[in-house]
Amino acid sequence: MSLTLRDVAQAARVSISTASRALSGKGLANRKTEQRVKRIADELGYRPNTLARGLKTRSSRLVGLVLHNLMNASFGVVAEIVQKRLGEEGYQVILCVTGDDPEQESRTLVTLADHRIDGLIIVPTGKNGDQLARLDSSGLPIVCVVRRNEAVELEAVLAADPEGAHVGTSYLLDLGHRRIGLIVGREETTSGRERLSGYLRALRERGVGVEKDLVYSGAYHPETGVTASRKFLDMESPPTALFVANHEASLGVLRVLSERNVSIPDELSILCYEDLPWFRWHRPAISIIDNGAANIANLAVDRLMRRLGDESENSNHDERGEFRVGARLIIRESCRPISARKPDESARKAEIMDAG
Amino acid sequence: MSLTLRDVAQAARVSISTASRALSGKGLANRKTEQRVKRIADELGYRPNTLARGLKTRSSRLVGLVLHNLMNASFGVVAEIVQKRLGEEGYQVILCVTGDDPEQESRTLVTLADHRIDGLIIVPTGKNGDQLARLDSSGLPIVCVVRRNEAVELEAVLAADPEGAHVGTSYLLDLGHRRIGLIVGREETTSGRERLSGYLRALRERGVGVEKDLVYSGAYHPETGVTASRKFLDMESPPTALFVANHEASLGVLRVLSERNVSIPDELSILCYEDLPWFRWHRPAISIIDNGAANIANLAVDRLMRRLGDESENSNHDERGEFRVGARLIIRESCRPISARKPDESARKAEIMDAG
DNA sequence: CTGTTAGCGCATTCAT
DNA sequence: ATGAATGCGCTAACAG
Repeated sequence: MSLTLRDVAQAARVSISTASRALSGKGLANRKTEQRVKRIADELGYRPNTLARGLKTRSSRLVGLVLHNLMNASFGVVAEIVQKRLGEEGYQVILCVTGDDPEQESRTLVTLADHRIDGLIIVPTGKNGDQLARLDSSGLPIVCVVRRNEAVELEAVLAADPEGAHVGTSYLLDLGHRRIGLIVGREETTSGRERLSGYLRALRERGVGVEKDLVYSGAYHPETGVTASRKFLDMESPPTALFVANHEASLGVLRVLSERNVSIPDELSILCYEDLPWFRWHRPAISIIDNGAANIANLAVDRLMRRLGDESENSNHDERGEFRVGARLIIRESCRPISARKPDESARKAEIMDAG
Repeated sequence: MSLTLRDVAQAARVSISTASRALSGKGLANRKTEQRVKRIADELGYRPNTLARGLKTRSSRLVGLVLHNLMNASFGVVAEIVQKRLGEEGYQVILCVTGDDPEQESRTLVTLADHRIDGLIIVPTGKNGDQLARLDSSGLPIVCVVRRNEAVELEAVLAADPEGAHVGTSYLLDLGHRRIGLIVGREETTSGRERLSGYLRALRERGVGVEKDLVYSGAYHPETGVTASRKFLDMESPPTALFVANHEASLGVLRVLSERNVSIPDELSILCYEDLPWFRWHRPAISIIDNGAANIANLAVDRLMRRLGDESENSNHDERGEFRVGARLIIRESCRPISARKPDESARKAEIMDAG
């Protein structure tokens, strides 16, 4: 059994509450007493019981982080950053993976609430709006990242997806492509819809007609990429460029292209969404729209901490902001002008264009 | 404020303790009472306070999972599996990333202990043995995965690293390679040393002399791969095959090979360790030694749950087993017989470009 | 500045 | 089978 405040108090010959005050470090006790109690507590190796403290103070120092998966590099980045930064503030992160499944998300939210989390950062599936609303109105600080739950007005830190998709599509159009296949996320998700809208807007701006068959919307899963790219490749007149704006699908797409020996970018230009370490070392290196996952994570933590800190329940935090983190195009080697026969030397150098 | 057991009891017109017993579901209350209390609790949306319960029962239903990072696919796999399986058993997982830093590991262990975790699954850095020992003797069930802390006798679920490295090296030897560069983890880690020993044993078995210069041991980080592969490539007579038995280093190695336009497997055979989805779609597809991360995770959870379940403190779990999960060679396209290799090394060297 | 007292919400022992 | 009482370890309001 680990020792308790009582043990420390006895050893220091003070009452249990004096010990508590001394250790709180807020100068509620005599200078000398405080020092002595602290020293003794240290010598004894005393550690306060978080459960007991939480029961009393109604705060667990636990923050929930709910993500779809860890394979998606953006989520991995978010997880590491959130954990690191909140850790520095004395919070522990409970990481939960939902697989983008609303039911799993629902169960997760219940358990997190059971554990009396002090805050929540979540990539919402889009469902369970009522549940999130209830948590929100119970006073739990919530920050949505990457996606938003449209049923509730929650603080959200999102990528600039409409712009990102627009910049990406425009880039491909600039290269002369007119038949651009788009693989995008489920339409029920905000990021899915926004990326689609960016694509459509870019096309419209250039007066390029939209072909329904060139848009494939599916789950955030590699399988989606497999199905979609096969469908595109099997078309009478296949697209000359593929915009894979569904990150999880990228793997499936690259797999199919590899299997069918489609040469990139000679036969097909590929533009992906959200960076992955190995995209840079892939041959050819994959050009991408970077959604700024690290920035999203950092901003989300900022917003959450702003609300974690203060005790005043009625504080003016009802300005539930929606923040956008700029996306940018990172040009590598997987796209080429439609007319060009040979690789353009300049295309080999990575260029970066801001899309903010 | 969420409602408490007291509210449920009042609504059901029973005492608070009867309500507690009814909800425990262990038949400690009258059948009808139990049903009624349960129904009312459900209608009211009652959820027990985990903190209060934990304070009383000395169990938090929290399990700590301590990993180096999330980029390493093996760790990602472990994290998802552990979280999923323990979640099904009613445990929440607190995931902590240490970056393989002993100090961070130490702080992490303290906070986890503060939160009164019920169990711990950890990839130890190798240090902090005394701290782990203290947690262990305090009764906390601990399972080490992937690596072992040699200072303490803890239950461990490891990869069959000696065999894995042996199989991999033998494979390269079978292909005719004699100068095989090895990039491996820090020598202070068990997995690092074991892989090295497997490599050495294979060489010895074939009567191939060991060249110190062909072994590079470094931190689990891409940078290690960069440094090591540059060193190898710059040698008078470079190795004909590279065994990258330090997973994090793989990325760095492939980056350098890509930058220097070293053709795989024509100029250099590459064998990596621990799978990555992308290895399969890389051109050429990377052959690997699969360490069976999923099996490790599942077995670790099995072992942990065996100890989580039972209340008897003095149970016979002192048989701290060490388990090995079989490794296997997955042959893809990145290795080839040495005879088939183009011996045109000098022309290649003229093109070397430093990428800083 | 310090000690005494009273809960936080729950599980559990002791009566009934 | 149920109710009353106790305490897990801690913080905070109340006295002194």
